[in-house]
Amino acid sequence: MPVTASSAVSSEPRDPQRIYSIAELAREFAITARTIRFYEDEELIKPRRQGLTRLYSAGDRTRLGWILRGKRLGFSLAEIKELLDLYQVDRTGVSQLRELQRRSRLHIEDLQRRRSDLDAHIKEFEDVEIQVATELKKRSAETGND
Amino acid sequence: MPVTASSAVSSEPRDPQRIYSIAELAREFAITARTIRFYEDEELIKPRRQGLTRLYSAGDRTRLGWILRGKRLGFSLAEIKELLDLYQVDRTGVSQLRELQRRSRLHIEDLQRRRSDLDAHIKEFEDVEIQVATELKKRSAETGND
DNA sequence: ACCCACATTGACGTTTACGTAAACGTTAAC
DNA sequence: GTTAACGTTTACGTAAACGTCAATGTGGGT
Repeated sequence: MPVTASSAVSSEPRDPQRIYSIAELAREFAITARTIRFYEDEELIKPRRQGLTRLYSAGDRTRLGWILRGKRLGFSLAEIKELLDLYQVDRTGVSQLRELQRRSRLHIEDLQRRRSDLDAHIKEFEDVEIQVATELKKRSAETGND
Repeated sequence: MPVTASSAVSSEPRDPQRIYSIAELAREFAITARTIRFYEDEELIKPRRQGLTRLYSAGDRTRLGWILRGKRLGFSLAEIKELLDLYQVDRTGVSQLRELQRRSRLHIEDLQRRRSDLDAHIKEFEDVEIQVATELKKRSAETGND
């Protein structure tokens, strides 16, 4: 996982009417068109079509950003699809609302566990930084005194 | 990714002399022996041997926990190996210390980016929770008034 | 002596997430 | 009119991370 990144929901004067070509989105998110088409095969995005050519809306773009953020967090495409579908769910029935609430809670718990893992990881590397810095100071002091 | 988990560095009266069988570690971390052997093939752990049988030390166990936490954070085994090697590096030379410091910083930055992603994700799902809760209250009020 | 649980090393199979190439159709530039 | 830049589908290839046999060995209980 290269660290190229690109904050998922970023920049640009957010024109909700704009449409994007596949190459445009690919450039912006630093992925290939193949990847975007693959996500469509997997039913993660469904752009409009003009003949065969795909046309992406601002919503599609946001959705794609969300997908990629999910990936950066280590979720599989199958999991991301599930989560995206959570949003799309028919919110009319009470039982469906309750289900959405339940799933949402479960997912938040999962995310919080990840956060603990992440914090622990960060802490460890910050310790390394401190120890190395200390050690380097000692060395430079010694060298200075020689 | 099932949410079974098991906090990587957990429980148990931490006897540093204890040795573990492969099946024991597999049970504790809820993975298969195959997985542990695979990690050895990939040079992520190097247990002692008694004849052919692998014997895992407390250190090996901790290391394994660390590996799995890395996986939960979405790192590839190759990346995890790199990070583990960071710890193992010969810390004698000043240039090596500087390199360790540099890599450490880069990695921390990566981790912090992940944290931003994670926080954004959590926030969104918390919003969903709130909206659903609000909607449910409205419904129950309406139903109550009918 | 036999079974059972556990260990080992190959080696091939599988899933995920794309890469890559072939073969083709528009539209615009030169 | 052909080259270039963009789009399409179909299809085979691949790297990562194991799963799943098969064949074999080993120590313990009955």
